[in-house]
Amino acid sequence: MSPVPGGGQPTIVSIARQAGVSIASVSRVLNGLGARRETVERVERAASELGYVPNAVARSLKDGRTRQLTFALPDIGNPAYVAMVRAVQGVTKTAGYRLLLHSTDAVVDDELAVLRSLGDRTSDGLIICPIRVTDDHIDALTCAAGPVVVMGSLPSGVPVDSVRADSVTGAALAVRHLHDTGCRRIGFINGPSDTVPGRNREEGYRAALTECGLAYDDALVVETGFGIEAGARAAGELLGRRPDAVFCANDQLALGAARALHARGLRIPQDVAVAGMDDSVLARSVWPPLTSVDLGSTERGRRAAELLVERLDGTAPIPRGTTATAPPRLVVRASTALPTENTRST
Amino acid sequence: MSPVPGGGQPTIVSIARQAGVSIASVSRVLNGLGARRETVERVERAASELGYVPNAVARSLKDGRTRQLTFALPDIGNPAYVAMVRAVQGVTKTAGYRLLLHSTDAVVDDELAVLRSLGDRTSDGLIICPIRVTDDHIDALTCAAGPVVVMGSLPSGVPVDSVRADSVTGAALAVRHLHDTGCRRIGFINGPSDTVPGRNREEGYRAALTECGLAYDDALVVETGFGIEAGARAAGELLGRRPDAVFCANDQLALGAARALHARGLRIPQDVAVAGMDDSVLARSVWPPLTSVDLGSTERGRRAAELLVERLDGTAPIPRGTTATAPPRLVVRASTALPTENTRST
DNA sequence: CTGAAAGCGCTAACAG
DNA sequence: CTGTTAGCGCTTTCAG
Repeated sequence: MSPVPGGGQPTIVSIARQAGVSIASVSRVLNGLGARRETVERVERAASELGYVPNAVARSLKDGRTRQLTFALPDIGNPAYVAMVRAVQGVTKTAGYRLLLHSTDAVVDDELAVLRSLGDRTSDGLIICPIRVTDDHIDALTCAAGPVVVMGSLPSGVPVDSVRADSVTGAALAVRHLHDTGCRRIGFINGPSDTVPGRNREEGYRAALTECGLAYDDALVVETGFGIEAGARAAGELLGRRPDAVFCANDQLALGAARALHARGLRIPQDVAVAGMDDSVLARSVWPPLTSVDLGSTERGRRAAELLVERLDGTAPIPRGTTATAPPRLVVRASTALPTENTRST
Repeated sequence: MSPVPGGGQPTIVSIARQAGVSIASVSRVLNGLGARRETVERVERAASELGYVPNAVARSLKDGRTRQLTFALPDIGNPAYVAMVRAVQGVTKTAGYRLLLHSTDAVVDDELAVLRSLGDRTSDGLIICPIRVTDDHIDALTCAAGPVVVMGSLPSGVPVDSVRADSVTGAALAVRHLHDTGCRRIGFINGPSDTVPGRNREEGYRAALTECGLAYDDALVVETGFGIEAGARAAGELLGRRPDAVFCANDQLALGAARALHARGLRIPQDVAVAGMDDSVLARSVWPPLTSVDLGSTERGRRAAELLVERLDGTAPIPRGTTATAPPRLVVRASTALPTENTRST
């Protein structure tokens, strides 16, 4: 309540003065090291009387660690990332780290800045989801000033830990499923093709098409952003080409597409089937529930956080450049399975 | 690339050595203070050769500020808070502060911990959204170790800045609108009534009912959580009571309720009208688009951040306990206006 | 214009 | 068991 004469917050000096002991004793008591019964009491009393809170900055300077971790993600509004945040948070909290969230909006310079900022010792480690991977990223990554885990695919050979989704396989899973349920004109709404996820999903789409004996038709593919409105607009364009299904590169796009279909009086899935990716909360929440490919957001978040924490604890000698890949899983819901086929879950 | 002999990151000492000047000169050059042309060059060259990044922790210890701000919110998955984060981020970024996001999950102890953690000097200020306000909150708030802005209502007399929504009025707006469009059995899905928002929304609901000459009917009111699934379950319960409208305390609840209605083959709004609150991205994105009450999430976020930054810059002498209130605004969409009435927006 | 030195709050040797 | 002291990296007087 009443801090030191001289204003400001109480420090170990104020406590030492008030308790009539040295600052070393204060430090020891506060850190639970040995001390005489009476010393302990006096220090603790003084500390609580003064409302002492240890200065984390000073402590960090001393021992070179902040007990803070940074998680840099492209879009805090995308439920897939929210799921990751939750998972990361769970691990870091348990491990005694605070989590610093940084929304980069997928701006390359912002991502690079975050990477470089590792050097300012504000946090002990970093998890980053770069949507695009430029040479600058690789450079910044290889000479990062602290441990980094990348969420996403990296060219092989880069000595950085990463946790990746297999969205090539995932996209193929969805397209194949659409084909299985009888769709033959499968439209594709993709995010920007200069992003890693965009590229991979297109690859999966094409591969599955080939596998199913369907021709790739430019007119059935729209490249746009990753947001809901982008999905609605793209679906609008696509509908002129009479697709019997629309596969979307994520659930936000799928949500937008579904709205566009509804608005035009088309039924899902009877007139047009819709599938998304990420299996985010959106997929479960809207009507009809959306078939989606679970790319393991939660698992990847957990894994990335664990990797980072292990690296920091420095216990297990993990090889540099460890890579984990989460297997995709198709979750079929009403937006693709026809009511008469009793194959859908939840 | 090649740090100091002795390992670790380069510091001003390494630079001083490499450039053959004193650490004071290094500091001056790096901070753009005057120095001889040659000194400047040598220091800058050394710094870039060594890949120097200033240690923010040391700087913080020196000048007592971190240039970091904390935003503690109850649920990072709720789009209304996402909107706030965006707004807060915009302001803090411009003002040169980094933003530390902390998801409390509305756990009281977590909130109190955040409040107390202001004392550890990890961030220069705090914006906090307490869902419940206990006496402990008030205590912690009044003797916080740094500037705090509360998002939400506080008992009057607490000398803390706050930015609040007027959800009493907002809820009434929605209920009145439902009445205007002909609804007479208006159900209400509310969040926990021991929360401030929960209490206020109920108050608004009751007030509007009275005003419209409708009786309050216990059977038409369900109290639950604030999430999507809670909304779906609650709507399930409510439907047995044959409401002609459901007013939900937020958009997540409304989304869940809408799904439950669809699943039972009920049409929105022909069979049951649905209205939510927050006017979040969800309301615009689903089908049919949801009527919702904009409680000014974005504006409140911006305002709170501005207040905090002004307080920190210490320029304008803002009176302690400044309170701003964002006016609610009804946004009518297809989930309540009947197609024949051409009154809806977007 | 530049260097030496103090000090931010804390922890950890090292002596007593 | 306790006190003195050095030092984490940086900024900022204060002398030169």
